Amino acid sequence: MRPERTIQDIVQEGGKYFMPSVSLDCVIFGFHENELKVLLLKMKNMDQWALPGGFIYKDEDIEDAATRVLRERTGLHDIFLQQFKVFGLPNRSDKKHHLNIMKKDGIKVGKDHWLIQRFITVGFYALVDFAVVIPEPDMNSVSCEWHEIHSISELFMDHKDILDNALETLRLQLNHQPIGYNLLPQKFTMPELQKLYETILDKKLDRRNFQRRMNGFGFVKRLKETRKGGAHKAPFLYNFDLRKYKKALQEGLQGGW
Amino acid sequence: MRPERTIQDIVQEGGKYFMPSVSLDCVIFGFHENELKVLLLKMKNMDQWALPGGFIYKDEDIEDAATRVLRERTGLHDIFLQQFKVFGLPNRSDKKHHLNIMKKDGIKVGKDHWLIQRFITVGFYALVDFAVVIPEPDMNSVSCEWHEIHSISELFMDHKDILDNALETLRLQLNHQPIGYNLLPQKFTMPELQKLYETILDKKLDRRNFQRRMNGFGFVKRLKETRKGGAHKAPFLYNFDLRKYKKALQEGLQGGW
DNA sequence: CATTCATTGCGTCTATATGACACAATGATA
DNA sequence: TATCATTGTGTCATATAGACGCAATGAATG
Repeated sequence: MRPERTIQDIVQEGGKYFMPSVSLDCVIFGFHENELKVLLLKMKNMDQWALPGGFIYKDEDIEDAATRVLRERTGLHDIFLQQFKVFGLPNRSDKKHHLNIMKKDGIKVGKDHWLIQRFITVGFYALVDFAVVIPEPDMNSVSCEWHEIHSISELFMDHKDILDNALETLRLQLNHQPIGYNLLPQKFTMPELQKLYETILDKKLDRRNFQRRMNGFGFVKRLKETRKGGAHKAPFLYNFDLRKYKKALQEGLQGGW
Repeated sequence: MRPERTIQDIVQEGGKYFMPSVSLDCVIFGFHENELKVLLLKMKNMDQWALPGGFIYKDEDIEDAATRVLRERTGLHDIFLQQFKVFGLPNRSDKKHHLNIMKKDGIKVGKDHWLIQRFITVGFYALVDFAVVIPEPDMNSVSCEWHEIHSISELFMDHKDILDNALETLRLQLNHQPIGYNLLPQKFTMPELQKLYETILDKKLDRRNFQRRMNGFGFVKRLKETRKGGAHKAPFLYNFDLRKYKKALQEGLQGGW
């Protein structure tokens, strides 16, 4: 367990215990009300939103650092996460920007301060069950909220680029990673699963063919319950047979969408 | 253009112009005599082989740094390369090892020297036309040679892990990246293309179905020439219709292998 | 120069998968 | 009780994948 740090401690002493020049950022996906969402932070003193991120302790594995950040923002301990790209353009961070932020916090930093060096960032995407997340802002932000994926037009620094890349990765890995399993609650309906696929693929799918195909894969199990309360016919609930699901994903699901 | 550096200059002054704690390594694939090969460096004073790698200048884009390393090892200027993973375990570099190497070179370094800090490395894979590469060792190596992919059992540090990951990435991206185009010479035969696929997939494919399918994609064009000189029937030569190839790859080639 | 032989090019057949669509059943609402 | 959007199941034509047959080719052989 890593100690809690104040913002002052990190700014002044972080250079001693964090790796220099390397950060990480997380695109945390959730699925709610048939929409794909991303967890974003509203930054202090600014009218901008940013991806949750953090630094890596000098003796800490990068994946562990991502896990730590995810735990701090969501309250969850076991999260599916996947590194997907390094963002390393030399001018990706706005140094003046960072200096201003620190000035506003009343912190003075020199020109060779560790925080205003060039940083590269390792992009992770994470898949969580929306319902069990308790969003928690970090020390640089005033709020932590879900945003519908298609309503996000601009983010801090290059975070929009990171987000777009994460979504593209999700699309490419749909047949190889347990994306449905990690984004949906344990019990879900076929229309929900379909909507998830449609959102990620950004494409309409035929309801009946989708269902036939999903059942054909053999890793979703229909329960005896239905989801009552909707305005129309109550759809059956399903859950994943995790063993079969993972086995199928190892080979990669056959066929395109 | 970056200046040429001596090993002494890099060890003693590198901390001033290279990013700290970040390196890159390249898995350079080539295809020759129906075998998939990787370009490796034989390290000085050691009985070990390593991937070509390097550091990143403080004002240099990571992809540019990889391009630079690739140019230095192969003599090529336009190389297809793709970042695929960051390797960041805290203990991945063997510090004693590095100290010993420098000792042998007669270079003394302190405990907080930039080169013996923890390093994370960005893995790139590159695809080149075997025939036009002129392998060139770097300052830490005595030779630079092609190795058949399946004959490599052990490499320096975690480089075998990096190699395995690159090959796995190649497999996953076979339907999305111009892998055939970049690994084969301009003119190639259908059996050659098939062998390339079989090597990457590590799986036998039916000759006749492979050919039918490839032709069906519509991005290979059969020439009027044949490859004479083989012991048997001379197969036709083909080349890629790059426009159609890239268009097909954008959607991803349909179907599995 | 005719024969041999592994390889290549082209084609066939069948089982299966895919895409488009019809229709009845359901369950809340009016 | 009728309405209506939605869900569950099935059908049909077509496309595709996998398995395999066979003739053509071109170097090697004697």
